[in-house]
Amino acid sequence: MATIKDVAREAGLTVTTVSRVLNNRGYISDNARRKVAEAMEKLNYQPNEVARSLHKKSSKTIGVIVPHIRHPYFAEMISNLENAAYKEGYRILLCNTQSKEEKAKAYIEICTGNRVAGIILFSGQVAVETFMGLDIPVITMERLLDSGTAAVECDNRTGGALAAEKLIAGGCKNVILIGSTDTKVELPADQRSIGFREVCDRRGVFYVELDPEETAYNELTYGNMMEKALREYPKTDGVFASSDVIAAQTLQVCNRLGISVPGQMKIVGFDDVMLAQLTTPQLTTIHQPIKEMAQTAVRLLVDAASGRMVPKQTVLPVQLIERGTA
Amino acid sequence: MATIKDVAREAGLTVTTVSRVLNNRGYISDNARRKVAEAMEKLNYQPNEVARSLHKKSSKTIGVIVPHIRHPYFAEMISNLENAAYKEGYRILLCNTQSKEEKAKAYIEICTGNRVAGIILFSGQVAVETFMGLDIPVITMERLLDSGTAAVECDNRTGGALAAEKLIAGGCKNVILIGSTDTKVELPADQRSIGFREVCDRRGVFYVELDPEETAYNELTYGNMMEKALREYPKTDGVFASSDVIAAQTLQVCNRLGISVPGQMKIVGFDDVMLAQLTTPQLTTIHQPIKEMAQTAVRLLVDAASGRMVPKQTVLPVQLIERGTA
DNA sequence: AGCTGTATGTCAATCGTTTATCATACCGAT
DNA sequence: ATCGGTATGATAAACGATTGACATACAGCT
Repeated sequence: MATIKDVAREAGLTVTTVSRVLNNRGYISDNARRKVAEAMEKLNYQPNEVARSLHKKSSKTIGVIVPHIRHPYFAEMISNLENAAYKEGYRILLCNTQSKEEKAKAYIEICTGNRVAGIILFSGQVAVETFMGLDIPVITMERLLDSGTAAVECDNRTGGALAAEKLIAGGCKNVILIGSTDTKVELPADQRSIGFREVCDRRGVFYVELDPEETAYNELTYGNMMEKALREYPKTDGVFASSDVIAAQTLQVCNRLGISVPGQMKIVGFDDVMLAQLTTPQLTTIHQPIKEMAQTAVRLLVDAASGRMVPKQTVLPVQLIERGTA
Repeated sequence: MATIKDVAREAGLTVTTVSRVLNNRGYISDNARRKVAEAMEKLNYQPNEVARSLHKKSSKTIGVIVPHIRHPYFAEMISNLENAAYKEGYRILLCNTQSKEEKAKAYIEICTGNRVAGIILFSGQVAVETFMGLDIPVITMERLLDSGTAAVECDNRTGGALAAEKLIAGGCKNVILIGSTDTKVELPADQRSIGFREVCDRRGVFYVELDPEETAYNELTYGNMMEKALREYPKTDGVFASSDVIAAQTLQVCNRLGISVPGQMKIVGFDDVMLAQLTTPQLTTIHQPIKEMAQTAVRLLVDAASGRMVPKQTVLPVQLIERGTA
């Protein structure tokens, strides 16, 4: 691999001048620019980003820590994060924790060891202490962290309320609320339940809550859980699932049990990922502004990394998407 | 951030000795180990991986280039790649091309600029020339590349044949083959069509082929395409979709048009991702050994990066998964 | 002639780690 | 007394780029 010295020699200039061309600073003649460009072309030169990062003490890399890449919500989110980061000239170091705290910790060390510009952190597998000493920006998504630089979330509470209202408007009297109420850490997503419960309480609608293990995601076991619950509460006529994946599995269970949707049972999901449009009927769900959340997170990170002040919390609006299940 | 010098000072040793402890080479006393450990702990020291990479001229990073993270197949694949890489002590630099050649090229430069240990490349958006000068291993997935280090794919041809046989066994006489026959580059996935056609020809079954644009993925437009095709070929009684996403949309179209599945229409998908289990009925599909493909790719990359010889092509078996659509 | 702006060169430090080369020193065994 | 193994130190080069401080040189302008 050619170095800047090789380019300088080839171009008949010094490294200083070549560096000036590369970084576009100081006085440079068109002639010098041309010669450098030619030399780069000829030698197939590419600046060594590693050396750059070492000197700058920071790399143009963002560590993105998620519990599951396979979950459509995170897949969609990562896709949007990548897009936003790419436009800002940043790269993504992918950190998949599989909801394991020890893996999350390891990845945080990897991020700092690699001098990432900052971290975008999803979900609550990591204890607060882990972030205490970090001197890089940490943008939390759907998680409040005192030591975090900034938090981005959607209006979960309103989302829960909208779901409840939709179910109730459809005539539901006995509903199930199935979500991932992570007991370890308090998450903004818990607000979904709160918003939902408030409306139910006010309207006098009976509800039960199911709390699947967070790890359940791997094994598509929401269905079994749901089936058991429907047997236990046979009068159930509505379900609010805190993700579309859970909603889709609920829909399946209904089909299996011969319960018509939305006739006998109404279902509202959350997230509005692609999956919501691939079930039959398509899922009525609460739309999270994933793209905007991703863009916001990246912008906050870049701003914070540049030393600018950033808002501590950003809440983006949700929206009820009416499709076929409620 | 503390450096190795700080650790040396704190431990009352020299950087040489500390480095020896860190890299476990040469003679080191237990006492030295202990003192270094204490100093590291006290200073919260973490080796600067950037400096390490610069010196070693290679980072423990794998560039993974995919066309779409949001597509469940890639999401699943990346998840498995991450797992395999993590176990080998490697990290993932995520490169999402959105099927744009110019973005793919840019990411290849980013990968080389960052001195990744190697690249795992999916799909055919990149011209062959781009890889000519690369002096790092390039593992291609579902793509043959002369200049590539090694190729990993599944037995696409058998997959296509299995799908055809399943449809024909179910009594189909007029089938549609919908796939992403990328005309730009010849892909192993094209073998699916070939295997499928062979069986149909032999059994005297009529088939038509639909070639959606690769970019169609973004917009969930397979459905429209399918609907049009079903109007044009009303006698169609079977569909082989080259991905589960397409199969799911086909299923939806059938529901919309009041065509019963698998009664009037049989559908076989490809990939066997989570989505295949979330439709109603669940998709009959060809299972790709995603986990094994991912593990193979990482192992090949690590081996090649270590200078070991690796097989040029690895083909892994597929399997027909019988569920509810055929 | 002197000034200013433009353009490039020279030199060297710096980022943090690895590693090679010697040198030193102690311990126990021969 | 010498030798080999163990343990550590001192020093410095190398990885590749950036950058600051200065020097030099030529152009055009006053």
